[in-house]
Amino acid sequence: MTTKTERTARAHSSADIEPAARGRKRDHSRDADILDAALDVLAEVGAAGITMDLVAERAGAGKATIYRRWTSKAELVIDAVAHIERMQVDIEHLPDTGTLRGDLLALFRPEAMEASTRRLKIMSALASLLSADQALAEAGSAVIVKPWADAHFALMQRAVTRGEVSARADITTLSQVVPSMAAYRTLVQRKPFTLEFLLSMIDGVIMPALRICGARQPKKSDRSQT
Amino acid sequence: MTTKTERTARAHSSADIEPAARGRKRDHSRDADILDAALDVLAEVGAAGITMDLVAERAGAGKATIYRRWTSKAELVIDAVAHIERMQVDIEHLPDTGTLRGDLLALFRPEAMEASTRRLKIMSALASLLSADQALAEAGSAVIVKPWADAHFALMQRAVTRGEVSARADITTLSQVVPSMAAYRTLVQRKPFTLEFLLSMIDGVIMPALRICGARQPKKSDRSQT
Amino acid sequence: MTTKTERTARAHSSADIEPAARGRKRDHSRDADILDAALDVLAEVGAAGITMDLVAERAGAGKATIYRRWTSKAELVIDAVAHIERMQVDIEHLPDTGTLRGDLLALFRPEAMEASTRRLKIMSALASLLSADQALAEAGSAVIVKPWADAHFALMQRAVTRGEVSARADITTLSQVVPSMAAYRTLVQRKPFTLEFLLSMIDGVIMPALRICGARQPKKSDRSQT
Amino acid sequence: MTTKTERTARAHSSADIEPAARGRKRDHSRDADILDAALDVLAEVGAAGITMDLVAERAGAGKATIYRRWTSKAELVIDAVAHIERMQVDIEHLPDTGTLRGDLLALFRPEAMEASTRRLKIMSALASLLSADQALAEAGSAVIVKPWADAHFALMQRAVTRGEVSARADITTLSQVVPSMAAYRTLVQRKPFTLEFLLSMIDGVIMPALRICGARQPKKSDRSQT
DNA sequence: GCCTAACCGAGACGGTACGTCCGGTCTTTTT
DNA sequence: AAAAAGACCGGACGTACCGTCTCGGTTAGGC
Repeated sequence: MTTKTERTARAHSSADIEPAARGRKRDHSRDADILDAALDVLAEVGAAGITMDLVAERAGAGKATIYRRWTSKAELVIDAVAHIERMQVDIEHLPDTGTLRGDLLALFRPEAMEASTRRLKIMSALASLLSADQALAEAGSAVIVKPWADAHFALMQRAVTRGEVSARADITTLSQVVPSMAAYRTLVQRKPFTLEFLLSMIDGVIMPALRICGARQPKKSDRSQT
Repeated sequence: MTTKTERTARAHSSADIEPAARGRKRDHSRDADILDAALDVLAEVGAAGITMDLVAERAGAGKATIYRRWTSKAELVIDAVAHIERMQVDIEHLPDTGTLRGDLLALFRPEAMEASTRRLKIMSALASLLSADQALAEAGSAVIVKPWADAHFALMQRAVTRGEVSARADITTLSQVVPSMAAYRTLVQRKPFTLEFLLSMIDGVIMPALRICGARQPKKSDRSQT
Repeated sequence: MTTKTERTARAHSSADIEPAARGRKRDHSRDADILDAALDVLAEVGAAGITMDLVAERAGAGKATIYRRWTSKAELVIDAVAHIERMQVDIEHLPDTGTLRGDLLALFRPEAMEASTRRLKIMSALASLLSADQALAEAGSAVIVKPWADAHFALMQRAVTRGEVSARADITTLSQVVPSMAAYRTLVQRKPFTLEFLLSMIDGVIMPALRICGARQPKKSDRSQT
Repeated sequence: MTTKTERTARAHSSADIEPAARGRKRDHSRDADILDAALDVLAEVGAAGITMDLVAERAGAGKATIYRRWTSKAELVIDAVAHIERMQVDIEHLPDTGTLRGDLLALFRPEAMEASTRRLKIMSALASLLSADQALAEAGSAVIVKPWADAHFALMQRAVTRGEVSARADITTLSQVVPSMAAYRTLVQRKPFTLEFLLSMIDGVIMPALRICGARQPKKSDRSQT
């Protein structure tokens, strides 16, 4: 997800020469201000209550300035969520605990993932806006799920390389299971994403499917939440 | 999800006696007309475009008539979607092909599930409304996912009973994987739910996790039934 | 100036039969509330400051309700002004002092005409809105000038009848002089309409033009204001 | 009405010395371009539609350049109208036909006054802007009415001098009648200022009020000069 | 068979957010 | 330093839609 002008620029062939760009430059430092304001508002009034006027007021911006950069409220909110999502999975510095199970659990950072009201409210706002059109839906869910699925894939790939997992395992599909289920739980069901849920997914689905026998057997306590 | 009066009635203690219901009786044959109209409108204008006025006009009903039966647009849409969902999984007559894999595939009915624009539009409308409040989110996703997850659980239970699957498998968790992933794919990502997707889930995730070695890679013959 | 539906109704031939008017009836008692609110707002914030939101809030009405009755802010304001103008000249009960000069002066009611801030603000608002389109301009100025010019014409006609004024006088033109000049002074120049101004018009223009020799000669004091 | 700097300069005491004006000199040839552009736009989109952006674009100027010369849209429009009005009455070269009636008619130049759409649109724009504040209203109507009233006064004075008109006539008031009525007709009523209107004013009001018995009823020959 | 309460379709109502437009200011690059 | 271009803030515009209420009319019971 990107701003309007970035997308326009990309539509030009690389040989295009920008026509000297007269007039006052768009102040791209306002982008971050506006996105931050959007997240603040989202966290305060929730998905249903967010308003362009509120965002504009909070950002100290005019509505026209916002609409110059994003074509609709939906685009703005998706970009805003992408803005915080970016910080969550760092594909460059994946954990390395020696076992896949340890790696997958290490990816889970309770301080970021656990149900803070702010986070839940922000995420659930997405679902209500993604249905606006097909393109938004794809952009939005890519932003949410893709980086995490990539991380899972990388960890599984490494496990295959070191022989922990059979090369015949369908890690392409398996790497999407936890991120998708987590997104569904958070966006649609609006339940918190907890360690218990993660453990039941890893030990009940992922590890068995990869035929890694080190997986603990699920205990009652792990399943106490439906 | 039920109509307003049913829910209201249930809230009363069982000793409550309805006060003899004077006046004209509510015509419950209009319920179905209104739900059908809602689905039509959803399919035509999409989730973002649906309007109570449009539904009322399409149903040839007044808005008051609709609000007498459902308290909000969200409730109406959830009920409308439940209205078609109900036809999809028949918990009373589950397939019995002899193998779990066969059973799970038999549950998939291409004519109902495969990507029709109408179906996609209808489903994606849900996501946009569920975020309105917590109660709706639970009600809505229960309607979508629960019956299907129950069916999966029943089939897996049977496979355990007949010894096809280890009793140690976490079928509670596993029975939710396909329904949830399918819902996420349809509601949020707005991609069609296809046989390919189902096969990659069953053969890449479910069957391996259940340690059933009979899982095959998808072949042409699997798709001949489409 | 009339409401939207009245005008529409009038466009029908008299043989038209209204199609039974289904649905809730428009509550025409709200018309007066809204017009009063408009006048209040006009008097408080002035012509430049009037806002549909302010009027709606003051009237306790929704904006849609206002726009259902008047197509634009201009129409509303003109109607509002007409609403008070109507009270100013009562064509049925014209004064009868015995002389035309006395009658013309008697038409002037200081308590209504003299420059109250409220009145000036309200009147000057008209000018700023009349330029919106030709039809409004005619409607607006008709509302302001017509009733007054009609009264002048009737008084002059009576003076002709009783022989006070020559039948050859162009009373059609003369009857428009004072109302038009007064409107110009009030609307465009935004000066108060005073007794001094009226006297200089009657004694410097109207009475001489009618060749009535009873007119006082203008004195310096009458002309002290330019 | 004058430009900002002229007005500013005049506010200084006459001993003020301009501070040597460093840098590029303001190009005053742009003034006329901008005023012409304003008139063009007025004529094309009407009073309600005029926009500073439109004027700037039409003039090939930046908005800042305009605001450097006029403090507001109202001032610009008034100046623009004055720009054409200036050409209409030349107080230095008043007509001299030998009779007051002839002089007054000679002041009327059909090619400038008669109803062109352009002229009407331009004039009516004034009314919408004059109500902005008291100072503008005076400035605006002075520009429109003053020069014309002065010319009438001069012609009437001459008629008094040559004995055509009684010295007792209130020529101060009478000299304002036609200009004011014409302005009202053009600005507020938006009707064309025609020869017929002028003749009815002169022969129905002015000449009778001046007790000049030579006033004729309009004949064909009066219009042959059109 | 008549009364009356609750239903029905239609649509006006109060309120709120939308996305657009414009006035007047400020910034960037060019002349 | 002034010019053209155009982004910026603030705020009003007129539209659309939600959920409620009112209208005239219809459809059941209960009398």
